[in-house]
Amino acid sequence: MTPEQFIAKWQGSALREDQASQSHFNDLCALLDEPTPAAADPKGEWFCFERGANKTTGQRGWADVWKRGHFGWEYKGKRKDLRAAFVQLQQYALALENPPLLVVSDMETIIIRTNWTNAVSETHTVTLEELRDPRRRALLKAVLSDPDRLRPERTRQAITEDAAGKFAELAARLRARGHDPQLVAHFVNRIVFCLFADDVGLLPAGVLDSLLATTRKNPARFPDLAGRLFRAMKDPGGTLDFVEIDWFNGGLFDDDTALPLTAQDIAAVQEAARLDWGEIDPTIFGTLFERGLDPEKRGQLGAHYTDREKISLIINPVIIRPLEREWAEARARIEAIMAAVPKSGVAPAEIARRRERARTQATPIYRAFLDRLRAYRVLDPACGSGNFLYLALMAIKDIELRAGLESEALGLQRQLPEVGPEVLLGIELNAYAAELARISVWIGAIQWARRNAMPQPGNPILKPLNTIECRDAVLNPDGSVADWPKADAIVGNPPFIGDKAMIGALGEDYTARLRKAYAGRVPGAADFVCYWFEKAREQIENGATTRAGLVATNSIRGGANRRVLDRITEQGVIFDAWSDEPWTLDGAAVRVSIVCFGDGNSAGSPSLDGYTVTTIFADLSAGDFDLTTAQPLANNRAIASSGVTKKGAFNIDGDLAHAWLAAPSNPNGRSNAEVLSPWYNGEDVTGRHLNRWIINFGDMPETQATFFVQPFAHVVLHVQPARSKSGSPSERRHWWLLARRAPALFQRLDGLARFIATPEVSKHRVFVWLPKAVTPDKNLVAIARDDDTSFGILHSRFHEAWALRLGTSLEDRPRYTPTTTFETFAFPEGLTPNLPAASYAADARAIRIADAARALVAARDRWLNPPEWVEEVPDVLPHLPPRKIPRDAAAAKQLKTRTLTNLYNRRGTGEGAWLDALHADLDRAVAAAYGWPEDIATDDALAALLALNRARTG
DNA sequence: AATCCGACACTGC
DNA sequence: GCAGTGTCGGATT
Repeated sequence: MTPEQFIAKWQGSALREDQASQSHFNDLCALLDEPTPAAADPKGEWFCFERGANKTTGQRGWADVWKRGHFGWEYKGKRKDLRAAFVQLQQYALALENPPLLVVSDMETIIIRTNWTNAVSETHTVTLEELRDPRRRALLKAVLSDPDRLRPERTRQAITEDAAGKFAELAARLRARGHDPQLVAHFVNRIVFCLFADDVGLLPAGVLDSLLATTRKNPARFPDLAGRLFRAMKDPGGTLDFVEIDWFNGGLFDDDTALPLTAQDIAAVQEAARLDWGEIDPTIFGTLFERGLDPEKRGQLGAHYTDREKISLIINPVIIRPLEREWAEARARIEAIMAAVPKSGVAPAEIARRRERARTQATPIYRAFLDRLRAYRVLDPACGSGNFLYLALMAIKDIELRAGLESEALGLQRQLPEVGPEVLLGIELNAYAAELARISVWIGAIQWARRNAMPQPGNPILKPLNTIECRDAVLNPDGSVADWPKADAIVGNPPFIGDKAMIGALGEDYTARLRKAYAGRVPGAADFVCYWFEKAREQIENGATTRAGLVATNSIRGGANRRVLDRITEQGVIFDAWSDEPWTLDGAAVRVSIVCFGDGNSAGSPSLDGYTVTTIFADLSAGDFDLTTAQPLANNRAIASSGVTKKGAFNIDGDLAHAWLAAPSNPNGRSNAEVLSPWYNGEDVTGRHLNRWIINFGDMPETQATFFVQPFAHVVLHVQPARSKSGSPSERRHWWLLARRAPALFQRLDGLARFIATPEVSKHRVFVWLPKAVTPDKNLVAIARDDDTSFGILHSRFHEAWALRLGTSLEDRPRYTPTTTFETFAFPEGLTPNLPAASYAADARAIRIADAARALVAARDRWLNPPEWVEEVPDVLPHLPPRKIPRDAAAAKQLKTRTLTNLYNRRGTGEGAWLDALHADLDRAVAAAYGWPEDIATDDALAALLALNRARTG
């Protein structure tokens, strides 16, 4: 069909909609060279006319034409109301699986509205005449076959950020003029809400425009005129210059102050008013806005922006899926009742009578589900600006609508949606954030109604949302544990404040009262976020809620924080979790865990990191064995410990140290060598040794220390000033001494020529030998063993895997902790670190491991310090390790990248193959020592190690 | 007196 | 500016 033929046929046509629509659409397919529904999908499953039509009930389809993932298309007779056709499509969009394009046509004009959830909506109109234009035909062809070409570039997020930015600037200017920040926030919020209300038609057309236009010319009148508008909105029956204004209750308009604005400010508001406020995403807006208002108070505002994806990871398993399961059950019962009505074989009157009876029987099931939804409560006890609550409300309303559509399709009478913001319960400490939450939720409810072409909320437009409370969620003013309201589900992202930061952030008094209130339930060393977990667990225990889903830092998997998860898994279950997810917000360096838990009655298998598992353990792992049950072993006690803690500038450069070593002996006749030693930190192990030394007077009294002239003078100059201000009396008093001198460690090292060290935090779990003369910093874990067998066992993949699972992390870098990773690790029988190395010197297993370990260390050392580049020079004193000196500047430059981290970064690549081979050798030797197959799978080895641990701890 | 943490804190490109 | 990768002092136990 040519465009001319098409135009000629449809220009003159006077056919009514139901007679002509299918033939119009088929002609259009022919014109655009696209297959018709009948040709493309004869079964009518994904591309068809009258989708959703039910011959039994006589129900009309949700759309005249539908193509899955493409469009819903509704015809109206010529020049009938096309808006009504849109309403029809919007109301059924959910049933049509949310097509990205909604199209209406009266056979002369075709109007296409884009309907992507994350993008702003755009409208394209194509008239019959325009079909001569190939570009317009291409547009229509895209509707049929490639809707993505119509996807608008502007996302809701972009316009929201734009809008938030404009108001952040305005707020900053108002604050700079000395207005109270809280007042500014409140005022700017009101303007924001007016812009939104204006755009969605809740304010009489033109009121806001003329207010802005008038006051721009005469800014002095702004406080008075804007105040009059705010007052009119606040009161029932309010008017402004004889125009009735709807009633906006709900706290936002309690205070009608309008701050004075300059002409420039008003121009900025006018400019902001041009944005499409109907498309504002309240979840982004609330937070961006909040942050823009007073960047210094960001932390205090509490609410950290949680992106939609993360919120979905909680809301889906905690709220949506359980409700959908409930609906599926109800629907199945309705379906069974309705299906029992005969379609033929009896008299039509009898069929109608039976259908009516079935309806009467089935309707209460649908109504009961609606009642359930209306009585449903979601609690966010750290709601901030309300992102979780907003999305929860949207989800529940979608479920309500879906239930309505599906009931209607089954032949029941659909009820209008009634679920509103009252299903949301919130607790938020910051008054301003709480108010933002209330507004976000209302904006969301209004947007939802518009999007689905449902009736807007009536007067008052904003109801007070007293269910979003402004108070402390974990501690009452009298020091008791705070109460939470009963709710079906608890969700949220509570504030993260590490134990050591709590006093600084919350105050000493508050912290003490909080810890006292939760004594025995939350350890003092736990993060602030843990109190929400414990409180939610208590709610579940008391039957005040059934499910909870909260965000925490990934540290919740270990240490003192894990105690709250231990308690949760003892009584209930973790049914959905994400153990370690990156956080997308800039400026917040953290990785998070998402934990959804309940009373254990939830259906289905748990899901961990998106995979179905049998049980989720308290460390957010799963599998056949629970490594959190591993206990410290007596054999491993008092071997591994961290090094010294300086708390002061006790470090000196190697050159200075050597100068002091070369100086004549001191007035007490003793050499500086007694108080100087090379100092190694994590960096010195994973990178190049930085040749730093440390002044260590051990436990010397001050008078004795003064005799070591240069070192003491250095400490007086560089350490004393800062130390004298220390919070610790003992550190103040003994200012010339290291704060933690690790006496037990040095005692253990006595008699050894070297020891094993590994950095507490590092990308790769590497172990190195350090000479006894070296003082390790506390960021190094020093292991008091000097035999190659112990070294080899520790550097095997088995200990590495064990340490990864049993240790914690700093973001995604593993952390080695002596108690949980070393002390729990079962060495092979007979090679345990409580035995003197000499006792297994003749053991063939030990010798094999030692040989492999020596080969590994030697090859590594040659790579780190190739003899061609490095010269080894004996140090001035015999107990000191030889110094490694680059032969020239070029070598020095090359050596910079010869670090253990860089070397282990090459593992698994061709360049690192030699290292892989040496490690594989070592691993086989260690596996053999345990009596395992040499190629044992890591998981099997972990299970065996746990079994050994259990056996040795009884 | 020892351990272990960081809505991190640096360095270095 | 942002990859890349481990410091350092504090607070609990």
